[in-house]
Amino acid sequence: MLQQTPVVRVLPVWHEWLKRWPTPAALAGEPAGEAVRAWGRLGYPRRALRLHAAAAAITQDHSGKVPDTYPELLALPGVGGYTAAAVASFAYGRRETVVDTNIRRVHARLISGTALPAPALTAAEMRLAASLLPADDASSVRWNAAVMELGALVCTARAPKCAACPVNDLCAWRAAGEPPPSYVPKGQAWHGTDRQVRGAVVAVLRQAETPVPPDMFFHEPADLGFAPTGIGVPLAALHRLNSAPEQLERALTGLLADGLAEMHDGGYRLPA
DNA sequence: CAAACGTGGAT
DNA sequence: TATCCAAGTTT
Repeated sequence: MLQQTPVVRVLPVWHEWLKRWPTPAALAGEPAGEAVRAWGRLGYPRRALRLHAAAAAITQDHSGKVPDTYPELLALPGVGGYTAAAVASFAYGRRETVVDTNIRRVHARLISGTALPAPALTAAEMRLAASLLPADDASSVRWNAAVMELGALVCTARAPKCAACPVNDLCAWRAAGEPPPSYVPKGQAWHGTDRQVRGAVVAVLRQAETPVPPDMFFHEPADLGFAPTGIGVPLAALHRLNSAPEQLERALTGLLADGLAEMHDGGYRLPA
């Protein structure tokens, strides 16, 4: 849930999930579509699908217990290098090199003297992080948490609180006079994109109690006699985007291909 | 390896 | 109002 998503937005959903599904087996025992529904508006709903798949793998291959080693974690759906290291470190106290966006930024400034880390995680960054990690298990866990928190709370992306930084006298970026970034991060376009349409379609499927016929995506909800309540709300939002039919088509086929939707009785629904 | 993949609070 | 960007992963 925390992948690319602020922790304050995750917390309420996370609590609901743990109340409803206290164990991996409990989650795996329900359809994947329920996971997507309970995901709500956290974004990147494929993560819900993968979390459900990970729960199934943990149930089947690990006796229902989340594995405690990096390679086993890495093998789970939706778990990449960062998440595998974070779980092994923070949940199990293992010595693993955790590198998230916060840690990358701290290292870029404090050690490398640049305003921003590289656009994508590099091997050099991993080597640097590994070289900084304390040797014993307990210290390594504390180090991972400390550097991550420093980045999240003090050495922030937008307006770093250098005056409040406990290591500002060691900062290479500060010593260099806080040089500006060497590149401009390219922001992701949103309005009018396939992603926006896809998100609106998933919002419809999340609300729907029965399979949604293609017509409902391709025609005005008002023309189909839908009141502006229930599924009419996300449906109206989708149509307000005024997307081209082929764009809608791409979204629907993409969702089918990704397993976020399936066809049933001639309509689209979340995987049941 | 670049590109795709959501969402909403903050600035 | 527009842009930024957040505990990344997969193809």
